[in-house]
Amino acid sequence: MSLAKRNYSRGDYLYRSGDKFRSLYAIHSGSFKTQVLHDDGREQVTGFQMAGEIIGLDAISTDIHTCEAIALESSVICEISFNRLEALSREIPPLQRQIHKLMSREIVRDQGIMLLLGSMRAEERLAAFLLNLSQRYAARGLSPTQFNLRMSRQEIGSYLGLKLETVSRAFSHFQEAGLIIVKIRAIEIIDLSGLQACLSRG
Amino acid sequence: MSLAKRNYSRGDYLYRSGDKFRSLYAIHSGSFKTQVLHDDGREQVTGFQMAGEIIGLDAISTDIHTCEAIALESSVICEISFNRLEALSREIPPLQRQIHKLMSREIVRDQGIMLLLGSMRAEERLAAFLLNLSQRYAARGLSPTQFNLRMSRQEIGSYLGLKLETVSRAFSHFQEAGLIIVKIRAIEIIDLSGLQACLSRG
DNA sequence: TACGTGACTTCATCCTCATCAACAACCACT
DNA sequence: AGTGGTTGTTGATGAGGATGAAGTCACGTA
Repeated sequence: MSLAKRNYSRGDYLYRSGDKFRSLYAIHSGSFKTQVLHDDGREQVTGFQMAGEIIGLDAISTDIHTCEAIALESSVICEISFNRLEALSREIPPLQRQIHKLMSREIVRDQGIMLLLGSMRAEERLAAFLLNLSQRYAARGLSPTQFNLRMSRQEIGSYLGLKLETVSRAFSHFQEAGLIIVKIRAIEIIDLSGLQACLSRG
Repeated sequence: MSLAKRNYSRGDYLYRSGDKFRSLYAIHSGSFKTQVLHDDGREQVTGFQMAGEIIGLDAISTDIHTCEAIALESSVICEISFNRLEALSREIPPLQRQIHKLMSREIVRDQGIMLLLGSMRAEERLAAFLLNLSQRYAARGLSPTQFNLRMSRQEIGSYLGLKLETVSRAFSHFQEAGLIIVKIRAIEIIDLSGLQACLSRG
C-alpha cells in the first residue's frame, strides 16, 4: 500500500476538476473543502472534510476528477493508490465491504444535503450545519459545543445555498436568541436542544 | 445470481425508509422515484430512475434503507442479492470496477443536483431537468425531443426544490418563449440549444 | 501611530418565488 | 350526463433572501 504523506497549506489544491484519477486521499490532519464548478463560473461547495475522512470518490466514475479539493488550513494527506486498494479488497472481503460502505455513506450524506437545499429555509440550514459539525467534532473526541470554524462565511453560504450576508445574519440571530455565541470563527453552542428545535419546527 | 423479476404498479413501494437491506434493484422496465423523509413530514425527491438503472445503493452504508423508492408507472424489477454480487465481484475484477463506477456515478449525479439546488434559479433548474431527461431518453434510443413525463408537477417541484405552481409557470413560460410545447405530461422540445442557453446565461 | 487589507456585519432596497385562492381539465365510478 | 377526486393552470399578494453599498473590526506592515 502506498501511504505517502504530504503536507498542504491553506488554499492549496489537492486536485482540480479535470485531473486524472489515480488515488483516493485520506485526511490525516487538517481539513478541506470540495467544490464543483459550473460553466458560467458559479461554484458550489459540496462538502467540508476533516481528519479521518476520505476524498476523491467522485473520480472513480470516469477516471477524471469532477470536483476540486482545497485545503482550509495546514493539512496532512495520505495518498492511497486506488488500483492497489481494489486489488487488496479482492483478497480481504471486510475491506471490500468497507469501501462499499464508504461510498454508500457519501451517497446518503449527499441526499441529506439535497433535503437541506431543497426544503429548508436559511436558519434551519445553518442550524443543521452547526449540529452536523458538532457531531463530527464530538466523534473525534473534541468538544461538541466549542470549536473554530475552518471556513469563511462565503464558503458556508456556498455550501448551504445562501449568500454570505444571510449566513452572517443567521449567526447574529442565533446569538440574539441565546442559542450560540459567535466570535468571528469561534463558535460556542449554548443551547444544543434549542438548535435542534430550530430544525424540526420546520 | 438471483435474478427474480417482479412487477410493480404505479404507487407501489419497492422499499421503504427503515427496511432491512438485502438487494440492489435493477429497473428492467418502467420508472421509479426515490425520496427521503424528514422528521416533520417534509419529503424531498432525490431522483427519478428509469430502465437500466440501479436503485438501493444508499442502504449499503448502514444495512438499512435511508430513502424509499416508489413506482411511477407499471414496472419490472430484477432483484440482485448484494452478498452474492460482492462475492462475484471478488472473482471478476471488471465487475468489481463496474460496481465502484456505479456508486461513484451516483455521487457525481448528486453533486450535480446540489449545484442545481444551491445556485440555480427556478427556470434554470427546470431547463437542466428537461435536458437531463432528454439525454437519458436519447441514450435509450428514444426521442430526445418528444417524451412523456412519468411524474407530476408536485414531484418535479420536490426534486427541484420548487413549489408545483412555480414548475407549472416555468413550463408555460418556456412554451411562450417557443422553447417547448407542453400538453400536460407530453413534452416536445422545440429549441434544444435555447434550453441550453437558458442554463449558461446564469 | 498611521495606513492598508481582508473578513465580517449591517442597512435599504429590489426581485424571485411561496402562498392563497379560484378555476379548468381529466379520470374513475355511478 | 352527473359527481367527486385528482391534477394542472393562472392570478394577486407578500415574505424571504439577494443585491449593493457602507461601516466595523482585527491584524499586519511601514
